[in-house]
Amino acid sequence: MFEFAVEATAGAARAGTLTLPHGSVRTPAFMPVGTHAVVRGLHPEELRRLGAQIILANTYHLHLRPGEMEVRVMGGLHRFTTWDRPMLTDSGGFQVFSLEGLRTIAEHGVEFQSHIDGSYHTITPEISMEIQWSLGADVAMQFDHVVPGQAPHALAEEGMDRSLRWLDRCRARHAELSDPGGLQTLWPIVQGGTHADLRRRSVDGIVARGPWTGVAIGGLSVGEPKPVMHRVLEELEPVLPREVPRYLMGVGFPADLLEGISRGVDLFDCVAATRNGRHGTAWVPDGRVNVKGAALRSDPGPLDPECDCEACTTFSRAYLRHLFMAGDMLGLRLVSIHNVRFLTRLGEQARTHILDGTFDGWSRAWLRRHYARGAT
RNA sequence: GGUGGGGUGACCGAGUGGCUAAUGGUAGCAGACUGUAAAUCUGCCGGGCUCUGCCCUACGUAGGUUCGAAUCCUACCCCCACCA
Repeated sequence: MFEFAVEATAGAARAGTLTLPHGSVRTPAFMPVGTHAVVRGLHPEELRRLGAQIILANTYHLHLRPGEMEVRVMGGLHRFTTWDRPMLTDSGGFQVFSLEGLRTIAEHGVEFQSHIDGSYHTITPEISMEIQWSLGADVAMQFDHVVPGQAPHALAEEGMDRSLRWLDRCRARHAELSDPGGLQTLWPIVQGGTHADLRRRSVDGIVARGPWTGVAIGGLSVGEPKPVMHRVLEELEPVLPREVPRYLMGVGFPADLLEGISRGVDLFDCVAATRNGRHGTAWVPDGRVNVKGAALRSDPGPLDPECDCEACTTFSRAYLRHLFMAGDMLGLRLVSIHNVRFLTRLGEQARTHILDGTFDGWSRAWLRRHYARGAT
C-alpha cells in the first residue's frame, strides 16, 4: 500500500508505478479534476476509457455541497461516485488563493464566505483532515497557504512557513483519524513561491518531518512567468525525495506536462482540459484548435487525426463546431473528452519513451512541433 | 375603397429636433482560461483612411421646414389590423 517503484529514468524524467488502495497508477500521469465529485460532464466509464487512472475531488467544495457527512453516509467518494480507481482530494488550500476576497487567513485557519449562500465556514488544518477522512480518497493533501506567483519574498515566506506549521497539525490529526495501515495517506506540499531559498527551506522542512508516501509542489502556475516555473522545478528536482512520486499541483497544459516530466515530475492535475473543453479550445499536436472558429465551418476532418478518443474517431470538426454553435452539451462533453484523452495519452507516450530510452529526443521534437504554431 | 397602426444597421428592438454611426438583446468574429465561484469572461461588430483623429454612406422612397432631422411637414411605396 502507498508504494512507489521507479522503473526507468531518462535524465530527471521517471517512469514508475504508484500503488494505492484502489489500484495502481502508472506514471507520469495526468489526473483529471473532479472538484464537485464529478469530472465536469464526464461519466466514470468514459474516464476509464480515456485512460484516467486517478481523479481529484475538492475538500472545500464538497464540504459546502453536499457536505462530507452526506458523502460518508453514502459510503465515501468511491461508492458515491462509482469511480472505483484511486482518488485524491485537494485540501482547500488552493481556495485560499483562488477565493481571495471571500476569505480571511489566520494562524488558526481560514474563514471562507460561501459563494453559494454567503454563510461562513472555517477550514483549519484539522478540519481539512477530518473532511478528507470522511470523503475517503486514497490520498489526502495537507491544508496549505497558497500565495500568488508574483508574491514578494516576505509574503511567500509567510505562506511557506505557515504551510509547514499547518503540515504538523495535518499530520497529527490525520494520524489520530487513521487506522494503522489505513486506507488513506497524507501528502505534504512544497511552497515558497518563486524564491529559491524559500523553496529549499520548504523541502528541508518537509523531508525532516518525513517519511512521506508522496510529495507535492504547490504554488506554481499561479501567475508567475513560465520560465520561472521551470527554474523552480529545476531547483527542486535534486533536493526532492526520489523514492516517492512528485506531484505538480494544478499543472497543466500539454507542454507543461512535458516540461514538468523532463524536470522530474510524476503526477499532474489541471482543470484546463475540461474547462477549455467546455469553452471550445481543443489541444492538438500542432497547438490548439478553436472549435468555435469559422475555419471549421465545413471541415470534414477529425479534431485531431492522431487521437483515439471518441470525439476524434467519430465526428467531424464541422459537427463539433455546430454542437458549440447550437449550444448543445454534447459539444462541451466531446471536447472535454478529447482534451482529457490528449493529456492522459501524453502521459502514456512519455512513459513509453522513458521506458525505451527515447524520451529526450521525442519530447524535444514534440515540444518544437507544439510550440511552432504559438501554443502555450 | 375607408380608418387606424407601422416601416431603424444580419435579425429582434429602443430612440420621437442637436449629447446619434444610432441604447439593448440575438446572431457573427477574435481572444482569455493551469490544485474549477467558469457550458464562463473580455474585446470587435456600416465602409474607408495618412486611424488617440478624419472622411463617406445610413434609420422605406422623394422632396420640404430648420443653423441642425431617424425624430417635424408633404407626397408616394410597402406591411399589419379592423371596417366595407
